[in-house]
Amino acid sequence: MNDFPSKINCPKDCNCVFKNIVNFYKGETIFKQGAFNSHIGSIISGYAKIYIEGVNGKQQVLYLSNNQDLIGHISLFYDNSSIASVSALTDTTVCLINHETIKYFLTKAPAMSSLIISNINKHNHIIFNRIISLTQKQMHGRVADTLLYLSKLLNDSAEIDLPLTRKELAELSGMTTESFIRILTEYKNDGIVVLNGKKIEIKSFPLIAKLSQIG
Amino acid sequence: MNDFPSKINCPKDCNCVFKNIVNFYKGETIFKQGAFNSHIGSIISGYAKIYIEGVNGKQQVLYLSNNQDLIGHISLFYDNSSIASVSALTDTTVCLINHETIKYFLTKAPAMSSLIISNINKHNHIIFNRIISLTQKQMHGRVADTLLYLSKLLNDSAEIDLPLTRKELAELSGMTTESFIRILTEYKNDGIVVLNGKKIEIKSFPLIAKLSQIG
DNA sequence: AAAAAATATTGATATAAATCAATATTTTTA
DNA sequence: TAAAAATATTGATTTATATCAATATTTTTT
Repeated sequence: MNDFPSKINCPKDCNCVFKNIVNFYKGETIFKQGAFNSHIGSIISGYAKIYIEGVNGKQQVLYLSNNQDLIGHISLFYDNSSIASVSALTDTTVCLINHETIKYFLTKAPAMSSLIISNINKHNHIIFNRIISLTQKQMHGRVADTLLYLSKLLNDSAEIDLPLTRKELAELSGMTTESFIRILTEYKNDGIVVLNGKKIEIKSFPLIAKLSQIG
Repeated sequence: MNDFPSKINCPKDCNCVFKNIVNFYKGETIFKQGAFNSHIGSIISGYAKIYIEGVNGKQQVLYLSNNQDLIGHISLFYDNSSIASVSALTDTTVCLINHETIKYFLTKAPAMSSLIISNINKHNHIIFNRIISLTQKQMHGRVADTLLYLSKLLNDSAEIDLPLTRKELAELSGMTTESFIRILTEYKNDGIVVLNGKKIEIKSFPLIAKLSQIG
């Protein structure tokens, strides 16, 4: 009982009693919006997308998560059903901890509350930027923002190589698949990006940044 | 030192050492996006709007807060500058508590962390609904959603009597002032609402709900 | 109470983006 | 490896919404 993890992100070799490591296959739903949920998760490996389901099932992707990020924490202490859905973009390993355990940890290690709160607020920061992009920018700016966001997620890599379909990229950008493709093709023709299947390589960060700024 | 508030929301007559009651006049900025911020607040009386500032200062109102709601907590433990702006819609009294005090409280009263987390998540729930409305619905649905949201904020009152300008209502709904007025006038002509200056009275909740649902 | 400023309203026009449709390409299944 | 299914791409058309412009009303200031 004295080997509780001091952080939420248990290392793979941690053998604490409460840890519950689960593997999800690509495409699997980890948390389902509206469904009962008694756990939060921390991503050990892989990528997940966090999205909300709206008018007749249409998805709005909010953000993506990878290593060490918390998932499913958005409904913690507020609602025992998930307020967003989370699914695995790649095969993903997650450490699940139930709400009761979290509560217990909070009494033992108050520092954990700042870990959770800062994680939620990190995501809120991302979401707020996305709201500005989605509500105040036109398609060219939104596509630029999506590319910048994905690049940043991958440690500012110029090469974006994620298993996201054009439909998902469009959902991230808040537009139809056709519109997203049109803009991306335009950027390709202008030499701003190089496309190769799902791989998108940013050739000019200054131009993409300018397009994001213009809106 | 033993009369710390057990909750963040100190009653008006509480005289704990850390409490810092501040009055804001209508229109005043309580927290400014991007500015250094070392406090969170709890609304004792009045109304505040929480908004993000985007492309050339254009505001996107996220939600409104009133009694007992936390404000400024969105950047807690993540960033020492505010990630959203908060301003007073009416004369508003706020109890301010600095981050260091919050940290101290968290060690003394771990229950406070669930208070903060649940408050953040309550707001996230509202924000997610707003994102769906803003990104997936057309103007008629968005105006309906704004009316439903405001009604709910006022304990499901049919009479919405808030000092919000048409511009602010439009910002809440993610459209231009002109568009918002056009739709609202349409709803007035159809007998769905009765308008009287800033006062909006909902005459048919079923119709408004239907309009929200259709999108 | 008059003047000035801010806010609200209505109309005409332009345009960004969705929709519909057809075809091409890639991925999965048999 | 062929067939089927899913995904991606391009084009033509429609429509929702912003923009521009003028006027009306309300609120604030003098």
